[in-house]
Amino acid sequence: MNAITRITFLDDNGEKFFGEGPARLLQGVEKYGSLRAAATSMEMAYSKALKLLKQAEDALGFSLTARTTGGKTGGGSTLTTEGKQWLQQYEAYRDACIKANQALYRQHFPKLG
Amino acid sequence: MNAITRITFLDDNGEKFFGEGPARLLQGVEKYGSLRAAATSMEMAYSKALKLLKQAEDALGFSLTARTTGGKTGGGSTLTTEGKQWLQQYEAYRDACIKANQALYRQHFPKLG
DNA sequence: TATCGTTATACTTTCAAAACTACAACGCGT
DNA sequence: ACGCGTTGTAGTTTTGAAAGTATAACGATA
Repeated sequence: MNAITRITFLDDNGEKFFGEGPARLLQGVEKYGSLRAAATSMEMAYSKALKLLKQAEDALGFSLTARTTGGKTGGGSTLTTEGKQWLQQYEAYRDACIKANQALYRQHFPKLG
Repeated sequence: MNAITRITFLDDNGEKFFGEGPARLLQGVEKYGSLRAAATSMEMAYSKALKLLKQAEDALGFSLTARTTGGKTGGGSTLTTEGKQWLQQYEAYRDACIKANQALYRQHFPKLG
């Protein structure tokens, strides 16, 4: 038995707009240079991926990705500078929470793992 | 904007078996002395409530509730001693995590709320 | 023994999120 | 001008979790 922590960001209306799914998506964009490839790699529908991204960008008020169409490669997507910063901030905060909560777990459930 | 923390307990097969839903259910049983009333009060189908409870009890290896049928009141459900203890442990751990993560939030996102 | 409201079981229905599909627009290179 | 593979949009279909339904068993009480 063990316990896991999930971090979710809410906008001012209490709507979820960022969490592990969008974060993985951004990591994929960084890796593949393509939103479609990022979505496919995590078995997410492209239409959902785009929706998530738009919601997140809408809530944050700035662009996480720069998406272009056309060109010899057909186009692609990259993280903006702000997108990279946001992703790093999220990962750092998430990791800090997970680490803190694991320590608390050992305190509250000493006899278990 | 703000961030929330959700704590979920997993069994040895990685299956979720306890979180905020089951916890509220136990609180309801404590309050109403009835699983059905507890489920209804949180707009959860009784069939789901019973399923959640069984899964949790199965994963933990002990009974959280004592459920009886018959009698003048038709029966009812109460928390076992172990059930009360588990609920208290869960709540204490959850609250500690939330508090710690809020502190971390202020550190990682100082310019926001 | 009849009543009551619960627990318990098994099944059907509902619903919303997610996947899927189809197609237009884009723009660089050939 | 045409092909390519992407982004973007709009719609349909799938799917699985949750709700809902029906019914049996229970047992103290009147």
